[in-house]
Amino acid sequence: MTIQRRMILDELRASRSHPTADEVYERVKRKLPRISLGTVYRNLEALASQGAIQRLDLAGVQRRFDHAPAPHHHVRCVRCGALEDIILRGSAHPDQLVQDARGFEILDAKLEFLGICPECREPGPPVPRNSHFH
Amino acid sequence: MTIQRRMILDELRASRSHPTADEVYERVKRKLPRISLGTVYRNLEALASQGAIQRLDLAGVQRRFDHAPAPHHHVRCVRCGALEDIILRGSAHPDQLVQDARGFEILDAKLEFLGICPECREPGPPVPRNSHFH
DNA sequence: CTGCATGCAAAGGGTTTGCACCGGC
DNA sequence: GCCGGTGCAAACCCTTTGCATGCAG
Repeated sequence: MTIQRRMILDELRASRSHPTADEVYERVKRKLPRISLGTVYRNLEALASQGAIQRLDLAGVQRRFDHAPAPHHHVRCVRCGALEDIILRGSAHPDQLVQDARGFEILDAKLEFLGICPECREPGPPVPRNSHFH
Repeated sequence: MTIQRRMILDELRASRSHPTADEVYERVKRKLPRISLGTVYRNLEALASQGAIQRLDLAGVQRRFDHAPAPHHHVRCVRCGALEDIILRGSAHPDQLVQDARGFEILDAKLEFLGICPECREPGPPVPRNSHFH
Protein backbone atom coordinates (compact mmCIF):
# COMPACT_ATOMS: atom_id res chain seq x y z
CA MET A 1 0.00 0.00 0.00
CA THR A 2 1.93 2.98 -1.29
CA ILE A 3 1.03 6.56 -0.52
CA GLN A 4 -0.42 6.87 -4.04
CA ARG A 5 -2.70 3.89 -3.57
CA ARG A 6 -3.73 5.14 -0.15
CA MET A 7 -4.69 8.60 -1.50
CA ILE A 8 -6.56 7.10 -4.43
CA LEU A 9 -8.59 4.90 -2.13
CA ASP A 10 -9.28 7.77 0.27
CA GLU A 11 -10.31 10.06 -2.53
CA LEU A 12 -12.68 7.45 -3.92
CA ARG A 13 -14.22 6.82 -0.53
CA ALA A 14 -14.69 10.52 0.06
CA SER A 15 -16.67 10.83 -3.16
CA ARG A 16 -20.21 9.78 -3.85
CA SER A 17 -19.99 10.49 -7.55
CA HIS A 18 -18.54 7.29 -9.01
CA PRO A 19 -15.68 9.21 -10.58
CA THR A 20 -13.81 8.29 -13.73
CA ALA A 21 -10.09 7.52 -13.62
CA ASP A 22 -9.13 11.00 -14.76
CA GLU A 23 -11.39 12.59 -12.17
CA VAL A 24 -9.64 10.59 -9.48
CA TYR A 25 -6.35 11.65 -11.04
CA GLU A 26 -7.27 15.35 -10.95
CA ARG A 27 -8.33 15.15 -7.32
CA VAL A 28 -5.37 13.15 -6.06
CA LYS A 29 -3.01 15.42 -7.97
CA ARG A 30 -3.93 18.29 -5.65
CA LYS A 31 -2.18 16.45 -2.87
CA LEU A 32 0.38 14.48 -4.86
CA PRO A 33 1.21 16.81 -7.74
CA ARG A 34 3.66 14.41 -9.34
CA ILE A 35 1.30 11.44 -9.56
CA SER A 36 0.71 10.13 -13.05
CA LEU A 37 -2.46 8.99 -14.75
CA GLY A 38 -0.89 5.62 -15.40
CA THR A 39 -0.39 5.12 -11.69
CA VAL A 40 -4.01 5.98 -11.06
CA TYR A 41 -5.17 3.42 -13.60
CA ARG A 42 -2.82 0.79 -12.23
CA ASN A 43 -3.95 1.35 -8.67
CA LEU A 44 -7.63 1.48 -9.46
CA GLU A 45 -7.22 -1.80 -11.28
CA ALA A 46 -5.26 -3.30 -8.37
CA LEU A 47 -7.79 -2.11 -5.79
CA ALA A 48 -10.63 -3.52 -7.85
CA SER A 49 -9.01 -6.90 -8.34
CA GLN A 50 -8.32 -7.22 -4.63
CA GLY A 51 -11.96 -6.38 -3.98
CA ALA A 52 -11.48 -3.09 -2.19
CA ILE A 53 -13.41 -1.10 -4.75
CA GLN A 54 -15.53 -1.82 -7.80
CA ARG A 55 -15.07 -1.12 -11.47
CA LEU A 56 -18.25 0.03 -13.16
CA ASP A 57 -18.32 -0.96 -16.78
CA LEU A 58 -21.45 0.77 -17.89
CA ALA A 59 -23.12 0.78 -21.23
CA GLY A 60 -21.54 3.10 -23.73
CA VAL A 61 -19.75 5.42 -21.37
CA GLN A 62 -16.37 5.89 -19.86
CA ARG A 63 -15.53 3.48 -17.07
CA ARG A 64 -16.23 4.63 -13.53
CA PHE A 65 -15.13 3.44 -10.12
CA ASP A 66 -17.17 2.82 -7.03
CA HIS A 67 -15.79 2.85 -3.52
CA ALA A 68 -18.32 0.19 -2.54
CA PRO A 69 -17.08 -3.26 -3.47
CA ALA A 70 -20.47 -4.95 -3.29
CA PRO A 71 -22.49 -5.16 -6.49
CA HIS A 72 -25.47 -2.88 -6.74
CA HIS A 73 -27.32 -1.06 -9.47
CA HIS A 74 -27.28 2.45 -10.86
CA VAL A 75 -29.31 5.10 -12.59
CA ARG A 76 -27.76 7.33 -15.20
CA CYS A 77 -29.28 10.64 -16.24
CA VAL A 78 -29.71 10.70 -19.99
CA ARG A 79 -29.30 14.47 -20.02
CA CYS A 80 -26.29 15.26 -17.86
CA GLY A 81 -24.78 11.83 -17.35
CA ALA A 82 -25.01 11.90 -13.55
CA LEU A 83 -24.70 8.47 -12.03
CA GLU A 84 -26.29 7.40 -8.76
CA ASP A 85 -26.91 4.26 -6.79
CA ILE A 86 -30.39 2.84 -6.94
CA ILE A 87 -32.29 0.51 -4.67
CA LEU A 88 -34.32 -2.31 -6.17
CA ARG A 89 -37.42 -3.88 -4.72
CA GLY A 90 -36.12 -7.36 -4.38
CA SER A 91 -32.86 -9.15 -4.84
CA ALA A 92 -33.97 -12.07 -6.95
CA HIS A 93 -31.32 -14.10 -8.69
CA PRO A 94 -31.10 -13.06 -12.35
CA ASP A 95 -32.05 -16.60 -13.34
CA GLN A 96 -35.55 -15.89 -12.16
CA LEU A 97 -35.97 -13.25 -14.84
CA VAL A 98 -34.91 -15.50 -17.66
CA GLN A 99 -37.27 -17.67 -19.62
CA ASP A 100 -34.93 -18.91 -22.34
CA ALA A 101 -31.21 -18.59 -21.72
CA ARG A 102 -30.15 -20.14 -25.04
CA GLY A 103 -28.16 -22.77 -23.22
CA PHE A 104 -26.10 -20.25 -21.28
CA GLU A 105 -25.37 -20.82 -17.65
CA ILE A 106 -26.39 -17.47 -16.18
CA LEU A 107 -23.92 -16.15 -13.65
CA ASP A 108 -24.81 -12.53 -13.18
CA ALA A 109 -26.67 -9.60 -14.62
CA LYS A 110 -25.75 -5.98 -15.13
CA LEU A 111 -28.70 -3.72 -14.73
CA GLU A 112 -28.49 -0.04 -15.48
CA PHE A 113 -31.44 2.32 -15.43
CA LEU A 114 -31.72 5.38 -17.58
CA GLY A 115 -33.68 8.40 -16.52
CA ILE A 116 -33.76 12.10 -15.84
CA CYS A 117 -32.19 13.32 -12.63
CA PRO A 118 -33.96 15.83 -10.36
CA GLU A 119 -31.78 18.73 -11.49
CA CYS A 120 -32.42 18.06 -15.15
CA ARG A 121 -36.14 17.83 -14.59
CA GLU A 122 -36.24 21.43 -13.41
CA PRO A 123 -36.76 24.09 -16.05
CA GLY A 124 -33.55 25.90 -16.78
CA PRO A 125 -30.74 26.23 -19.29
CA PRO A 126 -30.54 23.07 -21.34
CA VAL A 127 -27.72 20.75 -20.36
CA PRO A 128 -25.40 20.00 -23.25
CA ARG A 129 -26.26 16.55 -24.47
CA ASN A 130 -23.71 13.94 -25.15
CA SER A 131 -24.57 11.06 -27.40
CA HIS A 132 -22.98 8.72 -24.93
CA PHE A 133 -25.69 9.41 -22.41
CA HIS A 134 -28.55 7.92 -24.41
CA MET B 1 -29.92 4.86 -49.56
CA THR B 2 -26.57 4.39 -51.20
CA ILE B 3 -25.19 1.05 -52.22
CA GLN B 4 -22.89 1.12 -49.21
CA ARG B 5 -25.74 1.66 -46.77
CA ARG B 6 -27.77 -1.03 -48.50
CA MET B 7 -24.98 -3.58 -48.22
CA ILE B 8 -24.34 -2.72 -44.59
CA LEU B 9 -27.96 -3.21 -43.73
CA ASP B 10 -28.18 -6.46 -45.67
CA GLU B 11 -25.04 -7.80 -44.07
CA LEU B 12 -26.36 -6.95 -40.62
CA ARG B 13 -29.69 -8.59 -41.30
CA ALA B 14 -27.99 -11.70 -42.62
CA SER B 15 -26.07 -12.07 -39.40
CA ARG B 16 -27.28 -13.29 -36.06
CA SER B 17 -24.07 -12.43 -34.26
CA HIS B 18 -24.50 -8.75 -33.32
CA PRO B 19 -21.32 -7.82 -35.13
CA THR B 20 -19.02 -4.97 -34.26
CA ALA B 21 -18.44 -2.15 -36.73
CA ASP B 22 -15.18 -3.60 -37.95
CA GLU B 23 -16.77 -7.01 -38.43
CA VAL B 24 -19.42 -5.40 -40.59
CA TYR B 25 -16.63 -3.59 -42.41
CA GLU B 26 -14.74 -6.80 -43.10
CA ARG B 27 -17.82 -8.54 -44.43
CA VAL B 28 -19.06 -5.72 -46.62
CA LYS B 29 -15.58 -5.21 -47.99
CA ARG B 30 -15.79 -8.59 -49.70
CA LYS B 31 -18.42 -7.14 -51.98
CA LEU B 32 -17.38 -3.51 -51.95
CA PRO B 33 -13.60 -3.66 -51.67
CA ARG B 34 -13.15 0.10 -51.63
CA ILE B 35 -15.52 0.83 -48.75
CA SER B 36 -13.94 2.55 -45.77
CA LEU B 37 -14.36 1.93 -42.08
CA GLY B 38 -15.50 5.52 -41.64
CA THR B 39 -18.36 4.94 -44.04
CA VAL B 40 -19.38 1.86 -42.10
CA TYR B 41 -19.46 3.81 -38.85
CA ARG B 42 -21.37 6.69 -40.43
CA ASN B 43 -23.97 4.40 -41.94
CA LEU B 44 -24.43 2.27 -38.86
CA GLU B 45 -24.97 5.46 -36.91
CA ALA B 46 -27.41 6.75 -39.52
CA LEU B 47 -29.36 3.50 -39.66
CA ALA B 48 -29.57 3.41 -35.88
CA SER B 49 -30.79 6.97 -35.57
CA GLN B 50 -33.48 6.37 -38.17
CA GLY B 51 -34.54 3.30 -36.22
CA ALA B 52 -33.70 0.68 -38.81
CA ILE B 53 -31.20 -1.07 -36.59
CA GLN B 54 -30.06 -0.86 -33.00
CA ARG B 55 -26.81 0.15 -31.39
CA LEU B 56 -25.84 -2.07 -28.50
CA ASP B 57 -23.84 -0.17 -25.94
CA LEU B 58 -22.92 -2.95 -23.60
CA ALA B 59 -21.00 -2.85 -20.40
CA GLY B 60 -17.28 -2.68 -20.85
CA VAL B 61 -17.01 -4.01 -24.36
CA GLN B 62 -16.79 -2.79 -27.90
CA ARG B 63 -20.02 -1.50 -29.33
CA ARG B 64 -22.12 -3.94 -31.33
CA PHE B 65 -24.99 -3.57 -33.74
CA ASP B 66 -28.26 -5.44 -33.87
CA HIS B 67 -30.38 -5.78 -36.99
CA ALA B 68 -33.51 -5.80 -34.80
CA PRO B 69 -34.56 -2.26 -33.95
CA ALA B 70 -36.77 -3.24 -31.00
CA PRO B 71 -35.17 -3.27 -27.58
CA HIS B 72 -34.50 -6.66 -26.08
CA HIS B 73 -31.94 -8.15 -23.74
CA HIS B 74 -28.76 -10.12 -24.18
CA VAL B 75 -26.45 -12.67 -22.62
CA ARG B 76 -22.72 -12.39 -22.96
CA CYS B 77 -20.38 -15.28 -22.41
CA VAL B 78 -17.74 -14.31 -19.91
CA ARG B 79 -15.27 -16.71 -21.49
CA CYS B 80 -15.46 -16.17 -25.22
CA GLY B 81 -17.48 -12.97 -25.45
CA ALA B 82 -20.28 -14.47 -27.54
CA LEU B 83 -23.41 -12.37 -27.46
CA GLU B 84 -26.94 -13.71 -27.87
CA ASP B 85 -30.48 -12.56 -27.51
CA ILE B 86 -32.30 -13.68 -24.40
CA ILE B 87 -35.97 -14.01 -23.55
CA LEU B 88 -37.22 -12.77 -20.20
CA ARG B 89 -40.16 -14.09 -18.25
CA GLY B 90 -42.18 -10.95 -18.19
CA SER B 91 -41.99 -7.52 -19.70
CA ALA B 92 -42.52 -5.41 -16.64
CA HIS B 93 -41.73 -1.72 -16.84
CA PRO B 94 -38.37 -1.07 -15.17
CA ASP B 95 -40.12 1.18 -12.69
CA GLN B 96 -41.58 -1.89 -11.08
CA LEU B 97 -38.16 -3.09 -10.09
CA VAL B 98 -37.19 0.14 -8.40
CA GLN B 99 -37.81 0.89 -4.77
CA ASP B 100 -35.91 4.17 -4.44
CA ALA B 101 -35.08 6.00 -7.63
CA ARG B 102 -33.29 8.93 -5.92
CA GLY B 103 -35.66 11.38 -7.53
CA PHE B 104 -34.89 10.20 -11.02
CA GLU B 105 -37.65 9.77 -13.53
CA ILE B 106 -36.96 6.27 -14.80
CA LEU B 107 -37.22 5.98 -18.57
CA ASP B 108 -35.59 2.73 -19.43
CA ALA B 109 -33.27 0.01 -18.24
CA LYS B 110 -30.38 -1.80 -19.85
CA LEU B 111 -30.16 -5.35 -18.73
CA GLU B 112 -27.30 -7.54 -19.70
CA PHE B 113 -26.75 -11.03 -18.43
CA LEU B 114 -23.38 -12.65 -18.01
CA GLY B 115 -22.85 -16.34 -18.27
CA ILE B 116 -21.11 -19.23 -19.93
CA CYS B 117 -22.20 -20.22 -23.39
CA PRO B 118 -22.85 -23.86 -24.33
CA GLU B 119 -19.58 -24.16 -26.26
CA CYS B 120 -17.53 -22.83 -23.39
CA ARG B 121 -19.19 -25.19 -20.95
CA GLU B 122 -17.90 -28.17 -22.83
CA PRO B 123 -14.52 -29.50 -21.82
CA GLY B 124 -11.87 -28.58 -24.32
CA PRO B 125 -9.00 -26.23 -24.97
CA PRO B 126 -9.40 -23.15 -22.79
CA VAL B 127 -10.65 -20.10 -24.62
CA PRO B 128 -8.29 -17.17 -24.33
CA ARG B 129 -9.79 -14.83 -21.80
CA ASN B 130 -10.19 -11.17 -22.35
CA SER B 131 -10.53 -8.91 -19.35
CA HIS B 132 -13.28 -7.05 -21.16
CA PHE B 133 -15.55 -10.03 -20.94
CA HIS B 134 -15.91 -10.11 -17.16
C1' DC C 1 20.74 -4.31 -2.20
C1' DT C 2 16.70 -5.89 -4.34
C1' DG C 3 12.52 -5.36 -6.18
C1' DC C 4 8.30 -3.54 -6.90
C1' DA C 5 5.74 0.77 -7.82
C1' DT C 6 6.27 5.05 -9.84
C1' DG C 7 6.43 8.94 -13.56
C1' DC C 8 6.65 9.64 -18.08
C1' DA C 9 5.73 9.11 -22.67
C1' DA C 10 4.51 6.40 -26.32
C1' DA C 11 1.58 3.00 -28.13
C1' DG C 12 -2.84 0.90 -28.62
C1' DG C 13 -7.79 0.16 -29.87
C1' DG C 14 -12.08 1.89 -31.10
C1' DT C 15 -14.47 5.81 -32.92
C1' DT C 16 -15.02 10.31 -34.99
C1' DT C 17 -13.94 13.94 -38.18
C1' DG C 18 -11.84 17.12 -41.91
C1' DC C 19 -11.26 17.21 -46.49
C1' DA C 20 -10.95 16.46 -51.29
C1' DC C 21 -13.24 13.79 -54.63
C1' DC C 22 -16.82 11.40 -56.95
C1' DG C 23 -21.19 10.31 -58.93
C1' DG C 24 -26.03 10.91 -59.34
C1' DC C 25 -29.46 14.25 -60.12
C1' DG D 1 -22.59 22.23 -61.82
C1' DC D 2 -24.48 21.01 -57.09
C1' DC D 3 -24.40 18.46 -53.08
C1' DG D 4 -24.53 14.72 -50.20
C1' DG D 5 -22.05 10.58 -49.43
C1' DT D 6 -17.70 8.57 -49.98
C1' DG D 7 -12.56 7.07 -49.14
C1' DC D 8 -8.74 8.23 -46.81
C1' DA D 9 -6.05 9.62 -43.19
C1' DA D 10 -5.46 12.07 -39.27
C1' DA D 11 -7.25 13.21 -34.89
C1' DC D 12 -9.43 11.90 -30.75
C1' DC D 13 -10.34 9.79 -26.26
C1' DC D 14 -9.60 6.46 -22.97
C1' DT D 15 -6.67 3.00 -21.46
C1' DT D 16 -2.56 0.20 -21.34
C1' DT D 17 2.34 -0.55 -21.46
C1' DG D 18 7.67 -0.18 -21.81
C1' DC D 19 11.21 1.68 -19.55
C1' DA D 20 14.32 4.05 -16.58
C1' DT D 21 14.21 5.94 -12.06
C1' DG D 22 13.29 5.94 -7.26
C1' DC D 23 11.78 4.68 -2.93
C1' DA D 24 10.82 1.13 0.63
C1' DG D 25 12.02 -2.70 3.05
